[in-house]
Amino acid sequence: MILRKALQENFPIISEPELIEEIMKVAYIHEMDEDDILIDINENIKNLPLLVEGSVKILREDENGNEVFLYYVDAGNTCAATLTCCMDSKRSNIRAIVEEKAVFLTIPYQYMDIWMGKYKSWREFILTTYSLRFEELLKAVDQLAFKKMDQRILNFLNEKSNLLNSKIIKISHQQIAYDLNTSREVVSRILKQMERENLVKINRGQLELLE
DNA sequence: ACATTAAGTGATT
DNA sequence: AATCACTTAATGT
Repeated sequence: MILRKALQENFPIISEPELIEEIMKVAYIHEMDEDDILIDINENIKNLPLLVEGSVKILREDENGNEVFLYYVDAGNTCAATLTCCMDSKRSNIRAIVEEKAVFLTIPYQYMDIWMGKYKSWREFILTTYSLRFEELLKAVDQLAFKKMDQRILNFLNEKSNLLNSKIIKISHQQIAYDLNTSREVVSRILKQMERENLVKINRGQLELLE
């Protein structure tokens, strides 16, 4: 089936045939469009999503509704923050917004625990995901704590460019400001400066990264 | 042509 | 680096 193929191609680490059979039995396939909210803050997590296509933006929010971008999750991955919640069916502490039209498998949370004991490759998958996402998180912390806004913007654009496989990024200054939790004017000024340094080309609602 | 939305800018804190 | 107030430019209807 298509489902089985998607799983094997994107999650080769999950290798045990019996485990794959079990996943086939209990997983559902879902599809979401750009800007759809896959997981919201405080949402009760009852399923673990495994991304097989597209990408998702993970962000954190403070009590005033200020958002900060944390990292992207793309095909073949899942979000560690969600994993944590799934393990004992807690509420989500992050928000996940679809960046590029996403297709994913969802696995009911009850199986997380059972499979941990039963399948070696599942255990490996979970542990690898944890360490991978932890690294991502550290990178995000470094950015927030130690980098100036111009570097944060440049970094943000580079990550996005990598993810989309394109030097052209369709985004408004305002949206960047939301993601980095700063003001639109600051973004505009920094981008203008970057344009003078020939790092980017600015067009309305769109940026092009230059070499 | 007009309204709407994105981007640029100077002044102030 | 943030906020305000205002201008200018691009785009949609």
